[in-house]
Amino acid sequence: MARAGLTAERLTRAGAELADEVGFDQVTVSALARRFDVRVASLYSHLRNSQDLRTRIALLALAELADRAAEALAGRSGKDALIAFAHVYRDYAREHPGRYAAARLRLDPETAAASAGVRHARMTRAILRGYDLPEPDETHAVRLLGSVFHGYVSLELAGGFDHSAPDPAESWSRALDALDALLRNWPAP
Amino acid sequence: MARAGLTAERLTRAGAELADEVGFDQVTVSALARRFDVRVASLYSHLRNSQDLRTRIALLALAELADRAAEALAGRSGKDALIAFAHVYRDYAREHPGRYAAARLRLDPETAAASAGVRHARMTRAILRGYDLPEPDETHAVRLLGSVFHGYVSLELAGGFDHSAPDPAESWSRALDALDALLRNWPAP
DNA sequence: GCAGCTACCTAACACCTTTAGGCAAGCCCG
DNA sequence: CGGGCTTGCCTAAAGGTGTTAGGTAGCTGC
Repeated sequence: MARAGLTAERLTRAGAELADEVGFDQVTVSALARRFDVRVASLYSHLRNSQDLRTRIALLALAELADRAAEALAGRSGKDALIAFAHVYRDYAREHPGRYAAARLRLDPETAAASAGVRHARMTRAILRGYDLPEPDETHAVRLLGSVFHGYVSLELAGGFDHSAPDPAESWSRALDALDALLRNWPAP
Repeated sequence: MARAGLTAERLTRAGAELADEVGFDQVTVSALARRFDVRVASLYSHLRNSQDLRTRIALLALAELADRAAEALAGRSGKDALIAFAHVYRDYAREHPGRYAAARLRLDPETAAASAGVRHARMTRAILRGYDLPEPDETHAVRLLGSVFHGYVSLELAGGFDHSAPDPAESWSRALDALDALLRNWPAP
């Protein structure tokens, strides 16, 4: 009986691939076991339970996304940074819809605090520093940016823009122009 | 053996309540049967399957939300209309998180076309008419508004703003001010 | 008051999750 | 090089959900 060489890491990566192929909520311990040609119970030496699997995939996705974003931000500022950052989100979600859905999983506070989510927050603030907003407006703007990014990507992925012209890529680009203009002329309370 | 008086409507309404209590993805045919103190199989005379149940809840939520929005829009225009519309979304999502999640369910094209989703789209366009954008900018703006509304509400509901000041209600209000300012000074391509 | 419809039932099967306990593969040491 | 130990993967079993097939009893209408 040859050993399959399972580890939590390999399972997590395979789970992420599975998520991209069939959707995050179709990721199941059983499907993962099938993929490794192994009995279901065998995975429970490496994963506490199926929620644990989902959390690991979420953390993987958050980290990948933060890595890409950090790379895109390097050497950029102002509108350049804003647009590069935004494209990372949209491109990642389109390339890896399952992982992107995983990244939206609600994590318990300690897990979230230890996740790459905090890097995302820091990067968003870094971009806004180029626009020179006073606190607490910067926080309001952080939330607005996060909303637009997540909202747009999630509506597009859900097929919300499917049967209407124009190309979603164009609306995306115009939305980013608009956000840039808005941040440069941020209205007083 | 007394009859329970099941109908698709009653099941859908109870399913919506269940969704608000335990989360939309915990809505299960079994849980619904327990709630009516009836065997699971009995529901299959009224619902095709569990996907059918979820779809019905989604359609109910979309209709309720559209009704509320229509009421809020009556007699308003411009920034007033924008703000009233936005508050309907956020309030509904906070009152009925399960229903709101249901409203985000991906529907097949025919179902979507027959749903209250088209009323939402028409109302969004009606609000924008107050800002006098040329096509295709109006479409870009429709998508941006939808993204902000859905994105903000969904981040807030997911707990994204939980452990940071200031009050999410204030950021929401400032985001709407910002959107209004943006629409009044919509940047040329 | 009976016939028929149909609302709800039992039974059965398939699939997913999770735990308990067993066997043997492969490493570690003498 | 061989025996012991760890542990990776197994079988077995129990509980939950989804779904279908076919039966029985309550309500409706004549």
